[in-house]
Amino acid sequence: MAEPTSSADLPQHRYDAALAQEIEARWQERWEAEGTFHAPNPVGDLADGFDAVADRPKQYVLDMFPYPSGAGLHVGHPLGYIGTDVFARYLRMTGHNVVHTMGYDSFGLPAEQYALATNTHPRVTTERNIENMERQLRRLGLGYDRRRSVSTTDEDFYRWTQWIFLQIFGSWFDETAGRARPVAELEAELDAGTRDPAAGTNPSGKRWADLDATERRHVVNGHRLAYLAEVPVNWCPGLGTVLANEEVTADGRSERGNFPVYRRPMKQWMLRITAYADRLIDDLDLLDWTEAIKSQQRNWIGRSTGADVTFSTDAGPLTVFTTRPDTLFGATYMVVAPEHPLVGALTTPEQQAAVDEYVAAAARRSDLDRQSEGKEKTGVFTGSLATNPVNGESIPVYVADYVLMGYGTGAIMAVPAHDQRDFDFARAFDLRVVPVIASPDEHEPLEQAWTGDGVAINSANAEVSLDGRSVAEAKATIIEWLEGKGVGTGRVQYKLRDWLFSRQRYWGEPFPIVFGDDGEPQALPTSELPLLLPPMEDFSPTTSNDEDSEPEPPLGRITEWATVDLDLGDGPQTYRREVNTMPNWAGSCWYELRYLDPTNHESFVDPENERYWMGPQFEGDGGGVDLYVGGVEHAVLHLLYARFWHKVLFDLGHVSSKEPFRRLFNQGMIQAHVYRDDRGFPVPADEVVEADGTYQYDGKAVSRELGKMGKSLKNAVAPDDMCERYGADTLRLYEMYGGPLDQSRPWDTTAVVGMYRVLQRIWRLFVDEDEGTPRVSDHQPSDETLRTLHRTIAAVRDGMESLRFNTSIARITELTNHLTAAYPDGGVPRSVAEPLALLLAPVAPHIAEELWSRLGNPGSLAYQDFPEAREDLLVEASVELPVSVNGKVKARIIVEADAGAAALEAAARADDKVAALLDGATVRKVIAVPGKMVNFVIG
RNA sequence: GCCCGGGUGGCGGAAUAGGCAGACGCGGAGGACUCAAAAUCCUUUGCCCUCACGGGCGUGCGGGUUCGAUUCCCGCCCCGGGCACCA
Repeated sequence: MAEPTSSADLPQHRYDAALAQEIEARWQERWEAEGTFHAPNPVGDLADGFDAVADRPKQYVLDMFPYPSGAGLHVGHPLGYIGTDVFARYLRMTGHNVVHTMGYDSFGLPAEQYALATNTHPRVTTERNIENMERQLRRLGLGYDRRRSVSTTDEDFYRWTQWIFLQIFGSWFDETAGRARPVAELEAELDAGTRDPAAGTNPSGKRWADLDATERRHVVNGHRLAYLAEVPVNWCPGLGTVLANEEVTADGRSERGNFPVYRRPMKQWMLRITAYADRLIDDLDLLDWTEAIKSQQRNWIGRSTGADVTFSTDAGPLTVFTTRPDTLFGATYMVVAPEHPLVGALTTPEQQAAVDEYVAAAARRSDLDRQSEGKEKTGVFTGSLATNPVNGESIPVYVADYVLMGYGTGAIMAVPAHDQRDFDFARAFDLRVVPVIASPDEHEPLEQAWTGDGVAINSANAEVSLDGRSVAEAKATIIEWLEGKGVGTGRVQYKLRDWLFSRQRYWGEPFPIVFGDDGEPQALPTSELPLLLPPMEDFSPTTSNDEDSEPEPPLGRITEWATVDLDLGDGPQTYRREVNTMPNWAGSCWYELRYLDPTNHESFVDPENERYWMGPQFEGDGGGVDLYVGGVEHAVLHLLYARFWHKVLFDLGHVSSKEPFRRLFNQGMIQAHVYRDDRGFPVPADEVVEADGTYQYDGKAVSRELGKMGKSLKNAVAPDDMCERYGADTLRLYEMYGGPLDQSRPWDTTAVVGMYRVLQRIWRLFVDEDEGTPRVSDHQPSDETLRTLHRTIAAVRDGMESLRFNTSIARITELTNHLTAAYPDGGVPRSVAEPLALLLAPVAPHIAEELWSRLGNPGSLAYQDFPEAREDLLVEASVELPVSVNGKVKARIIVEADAGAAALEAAARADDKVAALLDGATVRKVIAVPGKMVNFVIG
């Protein structure tokens, strides 16, 4: 493909790459100088000019902010950014007060790893990377309110991240109220004796009034939404840090870096996200998100409703969780996980050796191994029997690794007739299978478990009978009976675990927490915020490939920082600082709130500004950002965490919105061809040539597949290059033209020229290429041109509203082609040219501004009214309609647009071709739909 | 295995309260301009048969409903993504 050139024999005023770049740079400077995209707040530092827009509807349009990568942007990155910019520009032109900006998620592993790789301090690399990305984004003409831009590593930003953490630390979840409340209220209720410590928070078991100060602190700490706990965590020696469940892949490796992850008990900071499990599921109903993302969140939270049932054994009561209490009469054996605390007590002397060996073998194998060995059922009989509470039957208790300690109670009742896993195990160990749900499967013995619906059978004792009842009825009946007997209780179980929130890395927010002599964590006073991340020369984490290594937070190496003298109300003391840091998700949990009030020094956001931009808009609305665009990869990470933090802030009265992101839109990916040589290594994509349907690099054939775009695959295309070859407007147009925003599309550099030509044609309608003089006229447009214009306006608006910018661009192109043909010698009426420039403005803002100004309009068009279609021009006087015979189109007729059925039929019969076909045939039926078609059924 | 998406020309994609399939762009072919090329512009381009006129076939596959199905219903196939021994 040849480069566009601007050699001397070309028209002096053609819209070429050089001219495009000149126009773009000029308008970008002007937008910035004039503060074109500044959106006023109701109150505070950014309130200037609010009165003028106070009566407009507001819109908050947001992108998932990037982490400042050192690699720079490729053309895939800005797809979503361009999309939101187009939409935001359209909203401004349709009378909205629009807030739209961009920031940087600059703490965390990726930034730190880049710094380590380049042997530079992350502060330096982060700032350098941000600068480069800003430059690249600025060149695309994205209309941001730059006053609002924040980076999560700004001291003034993470000061408030720490403040919000203290809010979380300072609250507990009141189960009765179903919401978080300040810990001070908990203490007051404990003091007043109106509340007892929650289960598991008071190890001494003494009355609150009898506890000493340290014991009380321990009890209260056990209630907090942020708490320290010794629990099995994901230890990743390769990264030198622990990770959240959400950061570990299904095959037990770190999402970042692909290092092995080991389950190990460690004392770490946890956030009590499980308290919000129900609300995180139920409030999905408030959100305009795709079903795909909602179901991923539901799946991750994993709510299942069932019952705890207690079986008696010689080793004591054994409690199981089941979602099918209706099948209790079919329980023929039990299984406990190898890690279950009762394993030892249940094991009889004869079975001791076999059980020990099995448990030891299970312990040696990681979760990964257990899974990779497929679903072959293994296990060992403990020698003990348990008594089924519903029928008194004695059933054997096994140890087997298909039961996981981490879910439910780590023990199950096995109903092989109605659970496939239990069925498989029963087959392997020759255990009884007792059907208790009628199934259509008549095989005897059963071939597989029946897990479908049906009525209960064989399910009665002296006091209760489930027989004949449906699954749902039987569940309710048996739970009631179990509860009455005190051997079971209805319960809801979740897969979601609390969020492991501490990391043993340097580049993150320090915890505003200190420890006194009693070892209990205490909050740093908010007056001490921000607690700055101390500078370090050697900030590298302690990594290893030893599973048994210990986490060593880098901040612990700065002894002068790790202790501090404070007076927290008990007189001056020396305290030990928390030396872990927060995970990279912390900043992104609330950045959308800071954009709204970035310079506020009194609070993280003024409530009035939050209410205006994010508050509920109608009855039953949960509020939130009006449009949030980002990749689907954050379905259960950022999007779940941010919802959780937002709900805590809502409960504490800091925000008026229940949800942070009302509407979520997942943009697709830009894919690119990857070319590989015969060894499978990628070769530079831009040096591959196509010949006779095969692809060659350096004279040798290479394979081609569609994949991600990136440096490692040698197929990255930089937006800077496209701006130089065609200009930013062409790039924007091309990216938006590839298809609906939520769809992935392959990048094709050769196709970019199509949009370049469209812009050149539009330019030529306005400007004489040779002289640079205006070509528009003051003539009246023809009726046809006027109708074409208004049909275009209606269609462009439609595409904008539905985020299908590709259709808007297609219709603008159609209008352009029409005008080129209708006015071959120039003279497009100004009354058509002006709306055309405005229609173009959201997608190609620079050239649109330039044309608008060349039409003699002063100032930017950013707030001009978007053209409106005149209804009367959308209906045609006459229309061409198809006439079909037996469903096959045979002719076309032109009739009045409002012609009735009878007139249609008459016109169709009058057509020569139709008449010939109908001649001599029996017309059985005539369907004439006004405005649509006519069909003759003959035969 | 379960849950979400999605299958339309050589390519990206338009069009569905059921009514002219393939808008618009790329690519291909032909032409204008040029000494020549590039750039730009114009014409043409779903597939098959035919010199042509014209005809046949076409929205993953097989059925169904209907005057009429890319669109609605039933049953499959394929591709992409997520979850997965979660009791």
